[in-house]
Amino acid sequence: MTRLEEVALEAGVSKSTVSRVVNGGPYVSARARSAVLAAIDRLGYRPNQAARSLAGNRTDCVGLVVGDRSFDAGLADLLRGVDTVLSGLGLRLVVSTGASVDGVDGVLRVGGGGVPAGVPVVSFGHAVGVPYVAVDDFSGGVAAVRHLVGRGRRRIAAIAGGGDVDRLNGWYRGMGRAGLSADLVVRAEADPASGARAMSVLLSSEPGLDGVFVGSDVLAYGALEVLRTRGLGVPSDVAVVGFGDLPSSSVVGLTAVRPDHESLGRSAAHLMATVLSGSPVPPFTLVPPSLVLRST
Amino acid sequence: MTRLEEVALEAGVSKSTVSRVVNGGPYVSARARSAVLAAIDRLGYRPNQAARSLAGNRTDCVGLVVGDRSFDAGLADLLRGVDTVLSGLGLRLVVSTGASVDGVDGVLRVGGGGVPAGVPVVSFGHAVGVPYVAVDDFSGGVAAVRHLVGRGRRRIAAIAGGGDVDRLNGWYRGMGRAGLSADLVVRAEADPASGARAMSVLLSSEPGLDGVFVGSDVLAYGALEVLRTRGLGVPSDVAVVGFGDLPSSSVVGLTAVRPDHESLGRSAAHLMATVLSGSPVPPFTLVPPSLVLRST
DNA sequence: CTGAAAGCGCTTACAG
DNA sequence: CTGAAAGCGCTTACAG
Repeated sequence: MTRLEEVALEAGVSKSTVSRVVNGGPYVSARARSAVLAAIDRLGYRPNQAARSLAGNRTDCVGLVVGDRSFDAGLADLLRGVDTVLSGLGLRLVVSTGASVDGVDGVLRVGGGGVPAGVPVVSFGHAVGVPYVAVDDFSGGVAAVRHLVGRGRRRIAAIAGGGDVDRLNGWYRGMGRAGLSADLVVRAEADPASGARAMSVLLSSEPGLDGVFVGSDVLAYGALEVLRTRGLGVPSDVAVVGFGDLPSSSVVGLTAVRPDHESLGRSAAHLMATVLSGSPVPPFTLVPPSLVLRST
Repeated sequence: MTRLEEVALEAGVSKSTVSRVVNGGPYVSARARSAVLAAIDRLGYRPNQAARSLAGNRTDCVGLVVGDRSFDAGLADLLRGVDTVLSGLGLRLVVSTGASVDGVDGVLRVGGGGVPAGVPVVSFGHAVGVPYVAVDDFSGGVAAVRHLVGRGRRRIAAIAGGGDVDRLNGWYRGMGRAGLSADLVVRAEADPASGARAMSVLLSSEPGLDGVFVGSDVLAYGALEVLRTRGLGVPSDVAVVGFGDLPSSSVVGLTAVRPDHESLGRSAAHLMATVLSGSPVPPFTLVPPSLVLRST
């Protein structure tokens, strides 16, 4: 464990100077800087994080509080995104699945959960009062329509659950842009059975249907079931695009709009870094999802 | 931010004494202890972690290095398990998705990846040279057979991929215990198509088959497909049990042996705590999986 | 641009 | 069982 003092000795400068170059501070001559850098390299010096925190009155730690299970499926990727940018900034990621974390400079909140007063917060998913990052549902809906239209579909319907308003709005926009009539819309609950019912309704009202955008993957499972039962080819007769891309969707072969969790993580970390630097931050950042082409 | 010194003043004792009670040290009179505890409570004192680390030459942080994607699907639960026991011990969880972490007292390694020299390591999944926690594949295989036998099955086959040896051995044991002949075994690769081929082979060699234990969920998907295609009822004609319990399995309705990731996390954290305390540790801990009953 | 010095909030021998 | 004192390895005004 080499200490800063030994680096100073080796470089022939004072501890203050070493500290300045380590922290990228100003007011260091090129000569001093290179001597220090060389010494650090020679000695394999790594600053003691605890001493640094104590003296500097900051922790260089960012907490991630996993308040609920809303991001469980993508948590690994989310962590990768967060850690990638945080570690690049010299910050460490402390995760807690409890109510909170203390001893951190800021907290990233996944889902609900309280946070310590006094530290900045950035949320994953829509939140009020704090900056947040979320999936750009609207552009996902637009992208889904663009895809279907690109496949030659014209009579495109939408099935949307209660929480899928932005996705549905994206669908409307996409339909409008393509000059198609956006009259085939059915609302649904959040389970496959409800998706199946919606699909049946659509099929009876418009037998000429050739494409469907479904607001969530689970609804899409039900819709697919109905299509197959009725002997309709997917995607030959009716092309289907889901939204969410559950792991199960790859087994089912569902083409879907997929939230990019790693990107969400990166965005949140960047937002946090901006907050910590004292710069003004946008109230939210929307991350465009990608489209995963599979067999439907 | 109340400091230890203020607690000492409030309690009418020295800093040393406060430190002793905070750290649960010996040699403190009951009188002093309660005075200190009361003062801490009154002042809302929380020890400064950085100062503590610096003075005590320990970090009270355990790192979790996510080296590869092998536990991605269960990572959220794994984190919950780890954090639950760690936070109960006053330890913080620092996660890194890079090659390593430094400035921690020990590291939990998920999959491959290097670790800093000099700190104790505990691995998730079989590892050599370091203590590890892993799913008890063998007992999972036994449990699968027990389940099938309990459902009245007698001609029970096994489909196993290359890495499923312990699971397969569990199956042998289970069959032996039930007094059934363990002659229906087909080896497979790691994709649904291979599972389908294996199922076809089994069906032609033993039309009286009434149960199958499949070493992994993906293989089971292929097997189910074949069963359905041939018009065999599942589970009426042939009951199927998978292993792994991918999220997709709940959609498919697959009955399966499921690794308990939260439990794995808890076990790993306990192992680490034991290592850190300097006590001798077992070379590994096997965590029994559970059986998720669904529709196959 | 540089260095001496104080201080961050704890823990830990040591002496009592 | 208790307290005074030194020290952990940095950062940060301050004076130059």
